[in-house]
Amino acid sequence: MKKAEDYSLLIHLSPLFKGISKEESLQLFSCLEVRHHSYRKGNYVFLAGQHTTDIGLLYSGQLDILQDDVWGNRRILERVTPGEMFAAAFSCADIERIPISVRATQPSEVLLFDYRRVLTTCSSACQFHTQLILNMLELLSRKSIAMMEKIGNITRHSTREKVLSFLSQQAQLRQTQSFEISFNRQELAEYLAVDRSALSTELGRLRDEGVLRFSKNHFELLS
Amino acid sequence: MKKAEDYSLLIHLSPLFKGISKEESLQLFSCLEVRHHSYRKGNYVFLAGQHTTDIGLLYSGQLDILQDDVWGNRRILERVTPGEMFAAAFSCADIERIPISVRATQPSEVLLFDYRRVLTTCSSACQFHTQLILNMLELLSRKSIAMMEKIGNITRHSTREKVLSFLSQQAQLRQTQSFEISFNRQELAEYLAVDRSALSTELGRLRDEGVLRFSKNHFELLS
DNA sequence: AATTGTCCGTTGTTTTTCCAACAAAATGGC
DNA sequence: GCCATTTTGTTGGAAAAACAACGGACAATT
Repeated sequence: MKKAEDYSLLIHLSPLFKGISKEESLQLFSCLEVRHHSYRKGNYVFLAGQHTTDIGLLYSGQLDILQDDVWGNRRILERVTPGEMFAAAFSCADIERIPISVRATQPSEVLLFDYRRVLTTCSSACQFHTQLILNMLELLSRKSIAMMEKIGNITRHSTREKVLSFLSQQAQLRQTQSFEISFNRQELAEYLAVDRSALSTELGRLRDEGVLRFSKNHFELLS
Repeated sequence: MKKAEDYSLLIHLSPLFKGISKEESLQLFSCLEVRHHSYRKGNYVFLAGQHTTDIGLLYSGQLDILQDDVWGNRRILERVTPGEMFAAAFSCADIERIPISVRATQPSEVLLFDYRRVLTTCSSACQFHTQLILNMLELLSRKSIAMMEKIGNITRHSTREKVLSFLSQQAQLRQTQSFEISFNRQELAEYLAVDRSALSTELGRLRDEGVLRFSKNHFELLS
């Protein structure tokens, strides 16, 4: 088990600790009773069906949020990178059994703490508690908005509409018509819930029509 | 402008005030500086592009959360019914311009209050502030989870998979194989992003195969 | 009883997507 | 450089969905 002092990197990295100084966070760590866990590649942080009141914070490595349907198909809902919070929504919603699993895709170090410790102001009345709650609300809200935008992208009938919706959203997000996306073709196809080859075909068609230019992960929208 | 006393119905109705007594909520209302607004059918509570730090609470009537894309197509993201909170994610995420509009589909009465007043514990140090924050977190989280499940339903390739995914999710939610859904066919088709007639056809096919029974909004899954 | 409007199912045609297989291009060691 | 692997583009046939149009059932209204 590491000491709180060792997590100074995380404190700078994670938006969860925005506005909280290194000194304050030391107190915060003990106040929240943060626990440290290590996972090997393939091991599970949480299993679907279990109960938890914990919020997770990834220190190093990589995690996948997995959703299993009734027929046993598995889907990657989200990929967690260091500094990111995860599983907060399930704990805060106070549900009995979580509908997702969290698995380490790389050797990972994870911090866990009870969400009730976040919400109950501690006896020492640390001021940064309020800041932490504010940060948590902000992160949860941002995830919510991102999902909303994803729904906006995939709730379309044709591949063409989906890909154009996604690309114009990216352009608006980055305030430029020329940008890189973080997906490769296969991942983009999965994100938009279309066939990869159909996506390639449609991209080629849009290029031929002069709607856009692209090479690899770089895209450029032409008015 | 109504007085706080008049909102006792809302206080019972809305999960936002869970665990807060009528007496406490009177104090809370003034503490939050709650404002009351009325909207005619078709009028807007919020317009896409504007900035706000307000959280809304629908007292009576009905609101639609609308999303416009670059081509001017409009889509209903969500339908708000009395007692429900809305627009919280946008305020909490502290974004400059909200990506959605909120429109009254019926004559509606709405309460608005600044989210910063929720998060900053007031000078009178009312205890129910903590409860309110907890409730808000819970509601936001539940919406997040609902969206996650919607994404699970529509990120499928075939109409059959979409409708089965949706129905088995409903069954699991209500803990019974026999239940009513809140959508009519057209709305369900929009929710699943498929053609209405294709949906009807697929439902008929599933009925013929003995997978399920249905009439109007009542569905029954057969093992 | 007639009318209007809404919701739902059905059918046939057109269009699009999926699928499988392959080729070209890029990538990453060694 | 060279080979193995991954990623991307392309194509043709099979399958599925969208689309449009119609008719029946039902409820509310006159």
